[in-house]
Amino acid sequence: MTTLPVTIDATSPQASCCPPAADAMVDDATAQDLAKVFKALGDPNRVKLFSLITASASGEMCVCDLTGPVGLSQPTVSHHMKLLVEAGLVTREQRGKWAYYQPAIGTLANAAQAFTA
Amino acid sequence: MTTLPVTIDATSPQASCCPPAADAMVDDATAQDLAKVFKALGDPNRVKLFSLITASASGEMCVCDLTGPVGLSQPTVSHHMKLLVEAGLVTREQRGKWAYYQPAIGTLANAAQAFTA
DNA sequence: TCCACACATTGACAGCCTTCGATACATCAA
DNA sequence: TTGATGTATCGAAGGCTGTCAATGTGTGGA
Repeated sequence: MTTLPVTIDATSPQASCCPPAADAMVDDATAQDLAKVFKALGDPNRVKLFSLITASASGEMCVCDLTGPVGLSQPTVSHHMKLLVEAGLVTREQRGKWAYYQPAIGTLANAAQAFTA
Repeated sequence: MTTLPVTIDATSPQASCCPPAADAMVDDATAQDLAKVFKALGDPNRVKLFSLITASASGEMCVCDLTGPVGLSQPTVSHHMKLLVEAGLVTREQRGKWAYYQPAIGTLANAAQAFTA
């Protein structure tokens, strides 16, 4: 599925109730990109993880400091962090044995502003 | 809603790799509220629906004008709109036969600012 | 009253997501 | 090299999600 290319596609089956409504809708690619960002924060545990990192005094955190507060296993936290990285909400930096995660706050702000622009 | 996240849960089981990291993490209820908002926009089709409504010239749209652009069946669109309403991203107003949806932009902005505050 | 229309709900199915234990990989110390 | 430690990956179980056809509900017109 997911065929609709872009096309505003003003094919209202029955144009009866509202004005033509030639609205601007985000295209498929944009919708998927935005959904990816929001989906990454669509899980309470990932919200906690992201808040931990953004509120970190040092500006970065490693996995070993994240498993405790959220109460999840290390593989699960690693999985969640991967999703946050893929969404562009955090960046990963390997330093020795540890993997440090830093917030990329602009990503969320930009995504949210996609609707108000 | 959106009570500023200020629950300090500094339960680091093993403080070995990083400084104590007395971070502020959002509490459970806040995390669930935020996740609910972001989860509602975690689907490409709901992103499209939300963008259609926010970009609407009249400031509101009915279901019959939404099914066409997203290419989904009427029950599916109705289902997605219900989720957006429950997340507080749009409001529903029944006027005669039609149900009009209006954007509540502040909800998304507030949710996004929960991390930068 | 009856019918047509706009929308919501239900039931069902396929696919995805969250989570864990087990395991593999990478780095550092001895 | 060997062992210990921090992370990532794999495989599986259970639950949740998106989608539709069919049906129900409420409104307005004839």
